[in-house]
Amino acid sequence: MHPEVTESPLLQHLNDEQRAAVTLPNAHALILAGAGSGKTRVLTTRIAWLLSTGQIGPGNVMAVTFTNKAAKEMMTRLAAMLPVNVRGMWIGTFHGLCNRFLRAHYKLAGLPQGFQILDTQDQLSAVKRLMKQHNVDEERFPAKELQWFISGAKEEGLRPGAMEVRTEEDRRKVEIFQLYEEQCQREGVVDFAELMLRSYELLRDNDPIREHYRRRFHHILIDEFQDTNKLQYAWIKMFAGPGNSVFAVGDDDQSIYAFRGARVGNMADFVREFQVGHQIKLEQNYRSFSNILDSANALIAHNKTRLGKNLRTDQGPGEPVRIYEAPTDMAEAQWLVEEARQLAREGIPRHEIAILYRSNAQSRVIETGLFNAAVPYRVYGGLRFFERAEIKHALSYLRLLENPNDDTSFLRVVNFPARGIGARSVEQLQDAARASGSSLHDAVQATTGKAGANLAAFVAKIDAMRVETAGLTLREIIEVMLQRSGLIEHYRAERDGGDRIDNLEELVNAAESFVTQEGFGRDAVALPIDELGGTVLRQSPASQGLDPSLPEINEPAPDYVPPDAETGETLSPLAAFLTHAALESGDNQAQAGQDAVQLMTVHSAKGLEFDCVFVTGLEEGLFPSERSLADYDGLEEERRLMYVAITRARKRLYLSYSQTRLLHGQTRYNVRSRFFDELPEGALKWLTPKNQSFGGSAFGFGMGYPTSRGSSAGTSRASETFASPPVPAQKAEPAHGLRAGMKVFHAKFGEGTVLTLEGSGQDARAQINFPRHGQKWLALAVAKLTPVP
DNA sequence: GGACAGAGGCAGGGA
DNA sequence: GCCTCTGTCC
Repeated sequence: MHPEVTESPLLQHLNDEQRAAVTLPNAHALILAGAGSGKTRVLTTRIAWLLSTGQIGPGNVMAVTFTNKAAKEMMTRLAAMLPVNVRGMWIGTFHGLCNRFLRAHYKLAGLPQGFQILDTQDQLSAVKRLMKQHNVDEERFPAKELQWFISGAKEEGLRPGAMEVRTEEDRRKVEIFQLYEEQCQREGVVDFAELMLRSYELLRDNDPIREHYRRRFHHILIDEFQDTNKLQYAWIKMFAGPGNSVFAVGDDDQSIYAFRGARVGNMADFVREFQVGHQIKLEQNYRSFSNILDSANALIAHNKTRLGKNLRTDQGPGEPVRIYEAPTDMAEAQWLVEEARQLAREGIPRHEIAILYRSNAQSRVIETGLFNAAVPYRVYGGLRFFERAEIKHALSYLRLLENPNDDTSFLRVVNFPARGIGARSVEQLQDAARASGSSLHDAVQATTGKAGANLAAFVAKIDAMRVETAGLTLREIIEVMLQRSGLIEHYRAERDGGDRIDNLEELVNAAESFVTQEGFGRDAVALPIDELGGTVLRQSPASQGLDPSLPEINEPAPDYVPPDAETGETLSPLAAFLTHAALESGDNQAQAGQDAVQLMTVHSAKGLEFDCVFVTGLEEGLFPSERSLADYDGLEEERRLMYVAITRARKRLYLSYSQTRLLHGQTRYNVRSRFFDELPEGALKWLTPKNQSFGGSAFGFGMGYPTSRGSSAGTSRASETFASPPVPAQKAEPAHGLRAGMKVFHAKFGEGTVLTLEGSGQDARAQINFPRHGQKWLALAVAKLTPVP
């Protein structure tokens, strides 16, 4: 390697591991990047280094992420390092890049140029509609399950014809899958999985196209490789021709999406199938103090299936990891609200305080606590902007302007706002459409009577709107649609319609910024970058060894679509905006700007970091979750999830759990999570006394906690004054006198340990672990159990 | 067509 | 306990 290369300013602030990864030779590589080890930095610097050393041009790189956020961050950082037109580069999400690819080759892919994308909601309603039409028993085949079946199959790369059919049930499911595909094709729509699968198939089956892209992308970089599914991995392989290199970055310890098809095994497969010669571990952590890091390391070491990695830091031990046991979930919430307020008083910005939980249902009690204490907070998750009902309605009208044959959209708004078209009329229309093989829109003319008149009026309204909006700007189109559709009027009449109207107006803004910021309609202009050793962005296809007959797609704006090679036809701004709305579901609700405590699930915290982190509800059955305990992989995934949670914290980490919790309307008695026993005692500080192993309060229920309100007169924080919860412990001793963690004797099963208690009175039952007979649920009114001292 | 009541179900979530 | 879906009644 040339000395001037290693002295590049790009490499100055990298450690040895990072520098080694960034400057790897042109060959396949796997980078095992631990949490907080500068993964994004390595990815972006790698691209910048390849460009600045003149090895390749911006058109020769493809970088793939899972989220829009990650893609944007990569582009922003890269733009800060080099004067390069990042928008023209192939940096994006799997689905975003597939969309771009299919728009460029829509004819070969068998799609209309303006194909629209079904989001999860649209897909579910499409499946439901199909099921109704074909009289599928919803009891036997729940629509959600079929949706899951279809997406799952596609993510395995399977079409209906390739599915294994063993039972009558299988046969029926595959049949519906087939019908669903035909329906999508007829309506010119694709779901998320279809974007991937169709791109993959085109690359697989069309040699010239595949070779074109293989010659084009010398370097393929993949972020979060541990989260790729089977189809995504196969898709990557299509691009990886001889002479190309795949640079996969991932962390097997942070694989938490197996439940939705991610195959962490892709990492090992990649190493084997690509004969990866370069594996680099990034183990230097720049985020957390060592007490936090040691806890994470100790925990994850309990997993058996790992590639092996140990994070280290140069920072000192920092503060101990604080652990708090609460008598109830309410008390837990009270405690952490108080603690968070204290942190804020000490000058920690509220947005640097995160409260994490395993499942969304847990947020309610915490929200109540924060609300009552008037602490500003922000909850992540929930409905995104483009998923809101009023926005979906508006988008449906817009889709109908673009494509009258979009039956999903037609059905969504045919009677919204209400215009006298009931279910009966719609059914008749659907029958007519099926009989004539036409879309609902086209079938309307065949209808008669009063219902027919109403339907005709609706169609006429849509068609008139299409005429009226022809030639208007995107903004004007949306404004006309909002008025003519009656949506605004409808929500104005509704009592709580104010927010919805605000959102509809926000839609106009979203469209406006889409047009201006995304630069739609303007060809992205390539910047010659002479500073980069004479690298020129735009090279003629022939000079790059590319097939000149194929569309030139070197520098598209993110949503720029190349015009049809023959007709010059291109996507309308409206169609482009609708695609954007489907691929980028937008922010979820939040009072942005307000400095607020952050509430989210552990899953959504992945990739984020905070000064102070609370991980709450650390109880057996909740975290690790009950459903994960059935299989070994499940528990390991829960442990990885816990690992992700711990490694979010920079300075201060709190872990809390509660002896009882209201879940599904029932009080559950919980044992503290087994994960506590996997943490290094030396890094911990128990704010409440540590009980005997496997949970159960050594002090008994409601004891051991001073019932006097921890006097807030003193300046000492609640947690530092030994165990003084802000509310009195609830007297919740159940009548049967059992507690989780207690040892009991059963006449048949012998001695066992109480794991979980549920219900009360006659319904009370306990889950008990008998060493000889395994775990059993026993009805306490029936089972004769005697406590063992 | 809209309001209301009762039943059933309930992880994690990006595109 | 809460939300969603469905069915019923006016």
